[in-house]
Amino acid sequence: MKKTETRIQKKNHSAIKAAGLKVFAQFGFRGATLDQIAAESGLSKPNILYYFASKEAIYEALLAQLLTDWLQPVRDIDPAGDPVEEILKYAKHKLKMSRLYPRESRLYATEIIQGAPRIKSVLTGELREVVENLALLINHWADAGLIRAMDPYHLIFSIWAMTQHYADFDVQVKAILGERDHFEDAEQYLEDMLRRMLTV
Amino acid sequence: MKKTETRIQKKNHSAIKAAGLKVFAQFGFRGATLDQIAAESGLSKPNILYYFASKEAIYEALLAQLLTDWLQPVRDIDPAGDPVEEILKYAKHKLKMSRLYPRESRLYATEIIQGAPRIKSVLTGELREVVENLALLINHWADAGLIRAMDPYHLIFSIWAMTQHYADFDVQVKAILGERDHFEDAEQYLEDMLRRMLTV
DNA sequence: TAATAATTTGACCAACTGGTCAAACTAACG
DNA sequence: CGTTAGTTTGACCAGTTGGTCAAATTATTA
Repeated sequence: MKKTETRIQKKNHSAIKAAGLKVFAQFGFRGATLDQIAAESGLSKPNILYYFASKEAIYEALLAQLLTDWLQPVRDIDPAGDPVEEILKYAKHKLKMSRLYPRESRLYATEIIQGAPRIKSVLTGELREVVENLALLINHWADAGLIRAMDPYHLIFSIWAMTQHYADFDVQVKAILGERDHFEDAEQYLEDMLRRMLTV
Repeated sequence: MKKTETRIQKKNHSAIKAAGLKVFAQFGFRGATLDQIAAESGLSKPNILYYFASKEAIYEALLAQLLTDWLQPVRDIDPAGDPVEEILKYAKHKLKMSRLYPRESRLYATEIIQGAPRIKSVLTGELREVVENLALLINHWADAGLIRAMDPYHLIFSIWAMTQHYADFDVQVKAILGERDHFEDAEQYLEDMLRRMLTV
């Protein structure tokens, strides 16, 4: 497709996406305004619409990027690896994403909470397929006696829920624990929980 | 205060709050419009503003109700009861709330994700205090050898995260598991997980 | 350097937003 | 029944919204 992105295009596309991420993650699609994105990115509103066809186009570009970034680590789980360590590795990776990219997590959360109007097909398509495969793998590991038998779907949900919680509910966590970094304790708790769940 | 609410007032106040809950939970405060709430409630826009001073007043009434409903069950945990059963009872109660009142959960989630601009003082005040007391109780139980020692705060977070996940991310859960009710499996998984975490 | 292509913007627009208000309507009550 | 208090609404308003466009400016390249 478009391989020839000029220096300026590259810079402005990413500036707009960065600003859009910030604004959309906080206010959701409808609550966000182009003026906010313009102010945040340092570009004028018409200039933003020179690079993206519409407000919706920015939002969708962000979501598309997000989905591929999130699905890949699930695919990277190694069926030949040690089951507990593979699952732990994935969970820790997710937790790290929450620490490093909380805005992405919140953007995704608002989209899902609003009923995922723009990505429902991805959820029932790619996501479902990827999760189904992981569930099969987990069941297979359990059958082989390598981990305890359990509902693989709710195991996956619990990992998602716990890791994303620290990004999405960051304000609440900090209101309770204070401002200092709490991700190390969270990782330790998560690891402890998963080991207890997974080992026979 | 105002004890004399007429029949019509009572009906319309609750109709507006019900409609507001639906709209705010989906679109957040900024994304929601009075016209949507009007359409949803069957009242005209000026009529809505006859019962609530502003859009914000509706939103705040909903949040206030929500916070009291959510804090009470934490307070109801009995220090004299069996530790595992008390925590399990609370977790199951929370999960039931997610099943019965998913919109309330989503409303709260959008508010927190947006930085909790209207309830931050409650988070650092009442919520923090209530959670602190629960954490002390959990530590006390652990010291008495009634449950395993662990980080009480992250235990609480994990319960919140897992239970609210089924309300907030309902669309995603259903995209993966299908439309049939999955709360029974979720409860079983949750109970299993908590028993493993809590028992020595 | 001149011409061409890419970028930026001020001015503008129609639709929508939260909110107002006087007037009309309806329920309640003596 | 008539009066009053409570309710409802159409018309309206100023500010904001996503988006357009021609013109101006800047970068690229022959």
